[in-house]
Amino acid sequence: MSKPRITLKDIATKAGVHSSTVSRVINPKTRDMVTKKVADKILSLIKKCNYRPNTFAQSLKTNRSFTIGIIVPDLTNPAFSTIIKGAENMLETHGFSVMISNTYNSSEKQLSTYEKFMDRHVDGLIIASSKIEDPFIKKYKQDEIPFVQAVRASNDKSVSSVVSDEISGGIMVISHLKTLGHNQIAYISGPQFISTGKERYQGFIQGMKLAELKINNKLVIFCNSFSEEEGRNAAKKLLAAKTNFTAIFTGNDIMALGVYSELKKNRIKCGKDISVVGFDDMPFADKFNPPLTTVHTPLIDVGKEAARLLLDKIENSGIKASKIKLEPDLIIRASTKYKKL
Amino acid sequence: MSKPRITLKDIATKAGVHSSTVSRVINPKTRDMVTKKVADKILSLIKKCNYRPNTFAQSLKTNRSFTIGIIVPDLTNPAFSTIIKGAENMLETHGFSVMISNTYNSSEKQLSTYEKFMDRHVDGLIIASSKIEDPFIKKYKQDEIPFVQAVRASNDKSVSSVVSDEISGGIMVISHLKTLGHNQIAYISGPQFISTGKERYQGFIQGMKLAELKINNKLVIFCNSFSEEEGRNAAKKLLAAKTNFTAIFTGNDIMALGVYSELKKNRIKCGKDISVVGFDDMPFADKFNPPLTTVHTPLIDVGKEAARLLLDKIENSGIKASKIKLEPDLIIRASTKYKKL
DNA sequence: AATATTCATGCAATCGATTGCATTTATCAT
DNA sequence: ATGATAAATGCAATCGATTGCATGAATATT
Repeated sequence: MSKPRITLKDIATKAGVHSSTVSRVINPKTRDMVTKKVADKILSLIKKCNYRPNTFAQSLKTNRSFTIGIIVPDLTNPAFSTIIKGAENMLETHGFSVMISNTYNSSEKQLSTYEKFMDRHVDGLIIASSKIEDPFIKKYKQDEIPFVQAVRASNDKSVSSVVSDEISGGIMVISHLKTLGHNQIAYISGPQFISTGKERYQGFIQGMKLAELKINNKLVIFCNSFSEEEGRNAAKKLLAAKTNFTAIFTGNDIMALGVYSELKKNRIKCGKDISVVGFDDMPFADKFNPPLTTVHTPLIDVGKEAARLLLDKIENSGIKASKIKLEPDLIIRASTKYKKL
Repeated sequence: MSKPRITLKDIATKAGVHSSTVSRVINPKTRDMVTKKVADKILSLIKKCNYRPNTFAQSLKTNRSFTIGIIVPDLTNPAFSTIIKGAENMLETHGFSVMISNTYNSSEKQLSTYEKFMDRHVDGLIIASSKIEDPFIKKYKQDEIPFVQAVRASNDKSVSSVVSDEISGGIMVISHLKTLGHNQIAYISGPQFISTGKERYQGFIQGMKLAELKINNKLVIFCNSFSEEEGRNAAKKLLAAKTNFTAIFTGNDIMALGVYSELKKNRIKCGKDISVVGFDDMPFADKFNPPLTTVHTPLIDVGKEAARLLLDKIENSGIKASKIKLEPDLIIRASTKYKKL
């Protein structure tokens, strides 16, 4: 509160030059407008006095904040913190700070978060909470704010995104299950208004087709959110339907956890009586009981690439949109076993 | 980039008043200096034009950023994201934005993070990465930046902190284990330079004393970090020592996970042959195999209270330091069972 | 050596708010 | 109605940088 901050002018006075000269020395791009001798003197003074520019003044003048906003549905979900980690590392090495906000899947929260970020003049946005038809995209475009979608994309061709190849993941899973002898496979799908929900479902369909297995629609349940509870309810429905099945493929790991708990409640041994597959390979998926067979989504890389794309966009505003699709892996653990005869 | 931003002056012109009047209307504290009629007119104009103040200009003038920095060791650890969640909610309702940074337990990263936050003129800091003897505290004080420690405290009486009562947690655990018939209890301790590591160890000691059990020092292993790997190594040492024990109490849940994996490798059934107890009750602790008996640290509340304390401090800089200690709970799950006879 | 050209630096306006002080206008007492 | 007091609003400096333009010094050209 009472610290007398050192300003550009202070340094200028000490160096016997004008503040504009100091300013030019500070900015690497204009540094060579200044004589080396003078520049060195100023540089050493800056270090000696531990001068740090006032970012508000800088931002006010330049209209750049060197801040990026990251919007996730829920920070507590380790899948999203992994994305953030990947993005943060990339951004920090480029001199950007990161602001994070949760939307809790609420549109109002998404809006208020967005407005907060705009008020803070973030230079760009990484959004991991998009819907397929996303009304916010219009807004982002109107406001001409650079943004990139991560993991969850929209069906708008003109927006950049970094996602995992969900369909290929689904195909791998079904092929794996078929190898184990399963042919009655249930699917618990995530929301169809979210790209991961929809694409993963398509992956299931294509996987079944490729494996020449028939889809029984009684064995396909759609959920409204990627939550444990929805997974549990879906499993309940599946069990109640009395249609036979030997494996359950779920839209993400959290939902698989719900399935686990419902199976347990019914004394059905997961991995023995019924095989279960998740999606994401979130942290701790290998610790569950049993360890969960799942599709590994390269979340760190999703974050990293999203950051890289965004930085490109910020540097070069005319750049065309790019859609990056990363390859997932199938991670086989104890939740899938040979079909019991 | 090309959007012509609406400024105070624009609103003032439209309203036919001076910009200072508009400024006063915007600030609730000065609002009643202005006639209600004029104020209403300005307010409606602000809404109509969707005017939003330029936070840089505001901050430049007032030297307040309405931003709080949160420093955690690792965002990927869901325990820390839970703290953040608690803090964020509290702070956002008070109009503050949050910047988050990871230190990865590195002093350099801690320093650079701190400097970044200072450059951004955060109004305060919540720090979840403190050591018991923390050289950074001197810095924070010199710079006169309000800060509060969360979960991990230092032994400096003059700094505010919000922690869980680690000792009481340890006592509960030992009492529980004794009830189950265990009297040869091993302890895998977190780092002694971190308050949670040290206090939890003290809790173990006191718990043993109260339970009138003898501590066998061969059964106490100290780790250098709260990591799975360290937990695994400690378990390995314990098993190698050939000293009998029937229960292992660990410094946190992640280390317990390491113990799980080492026991499994040795075909020792955790929860049956040996009881294991963790600390924190991090998200998913109930999903582990077996579900982990652990001390529930009220992480959301730690975050919330830390935020509240910090806000107080910011409002009222003369306020005295307070140390808040929240009560933990023992959560009994399947990893602890009666001692096998 | 005189002029043209380049290079380094200084000047001053500017970004968009805030706020103490001055001034104008409204209200009140007598 | 008139001067005194209070209330509302305007003025202008300020926060700390950036940057186009002007100026002066240094170097090059012939």
